Amino acid sequence: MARSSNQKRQPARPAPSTETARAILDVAEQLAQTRGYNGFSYADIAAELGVTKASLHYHFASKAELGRALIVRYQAVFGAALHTIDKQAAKPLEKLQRYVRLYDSVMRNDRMCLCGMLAAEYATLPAPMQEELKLFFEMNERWLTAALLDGRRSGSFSFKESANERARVFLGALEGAMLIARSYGDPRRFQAAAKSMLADLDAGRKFRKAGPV
Amino acid sequence: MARSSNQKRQPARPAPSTETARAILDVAEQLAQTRGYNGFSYADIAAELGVTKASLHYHFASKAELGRALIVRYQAVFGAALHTIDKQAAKPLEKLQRYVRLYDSVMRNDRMCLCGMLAAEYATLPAPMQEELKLFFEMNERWLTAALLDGRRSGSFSFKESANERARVFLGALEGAMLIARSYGDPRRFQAAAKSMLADLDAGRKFRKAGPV
DNA sequence: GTCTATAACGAGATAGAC
DNA sequence: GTCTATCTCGTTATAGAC
Repeated sequence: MARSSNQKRQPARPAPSTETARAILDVAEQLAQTRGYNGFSYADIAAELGVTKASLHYHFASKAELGRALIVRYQAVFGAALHTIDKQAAKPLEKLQRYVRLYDSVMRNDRMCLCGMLAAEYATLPAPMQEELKLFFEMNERWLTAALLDGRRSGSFSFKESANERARVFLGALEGAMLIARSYGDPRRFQAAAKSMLADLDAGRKFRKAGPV
Repeated sequence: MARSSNQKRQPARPAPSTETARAILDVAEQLAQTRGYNGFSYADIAAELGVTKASLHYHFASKAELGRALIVRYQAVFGAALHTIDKQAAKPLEKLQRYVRLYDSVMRNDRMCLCGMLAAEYATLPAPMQEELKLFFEMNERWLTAALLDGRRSGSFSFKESANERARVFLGALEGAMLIARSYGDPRRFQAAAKSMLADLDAGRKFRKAGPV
């Protein structure tokens, strides 16, 4: 949508990112997030888009390539969202709340985090997908670590482990909560878990055990 | 091993649980825990056991049936372990520590919790497996809820949500930590996360912020 | 209870016409 | 860029001999 404004002519080469490629990725992403990488096929995508399997191979020669593109795009979108949070949110608590909301909106679409899903299938994934997957988690860890450090420095968060360890716990807890909530088709399970994880960070929690009495 | 002591004769019927069936389940379980339900086939099991695919079908007519048997047995074994903990451990903290150790031993075998794995594939599972899966989580939730209530009553645990909500957070955090730790082939990631979750329950944490100074 | 053989289907992938 | 047609392989599952 952005990017195709100035050079309408000369598509020249198949190129990485056409309109059709985007549509394919959209469908594949939805399938991967609900059924897993091993749970969908080119036939599923083709049926949804009303094209043939062969034409999908024009855009993504192999399923491994498609899978890799899926993670790369997902990480880019997620990374942009984190950047937006950094620009718009000042307070660490607000940052984490908005971070949680990213996951929550995924859940509300009856999906699982793409990378949480793929993590389960890790052993069966092509090597390039495995590598991209780890990069996604590392990006999340880095961002969370920074937000947690910020919060502890400013006195709003309290935790005993290193910020990096806490970031891992936090990320894992969100992924696990999504995983299980999805089995019950109940996003509120995720929301409640996220709320608890945020509350555990609250540095002021010990001073207002039952509210201002 | 236990159970076959008194009636060596009259196998009579294919019966549910023969020695071979157990061997099949063992292999299938390992595969399901590492590759997922959609990530292994009868051919994999047959190759590992040195038999043919056809003979597997004698014991488990369909893969759905095998999958269901997998969860049923897993839950039975897990449930027995929880019962053992209840008998041997008095203190709530010790109970949870031993609960964590159950998961940790799974991780050390380079596996993921069977049911956490299947939860990711939930949408693609046959209905009977979906039902058994939920029963597994509910058993865990009930047991954790009881242990958490016990710990809060006796003053060793402190948390603000309901015990049931805390149980869900705890279970989800362990599953999520396993999920991600496995992508890094690093059980220590799980151990650190579990340690953090346990520490967050510690009612005495606010009184010894940096140890006895 | 295990085997051989095979059915029936779906997967990922390619060749080549349009 | 999309199509038809086809290939090859792996999948679950069954029939029937031993």
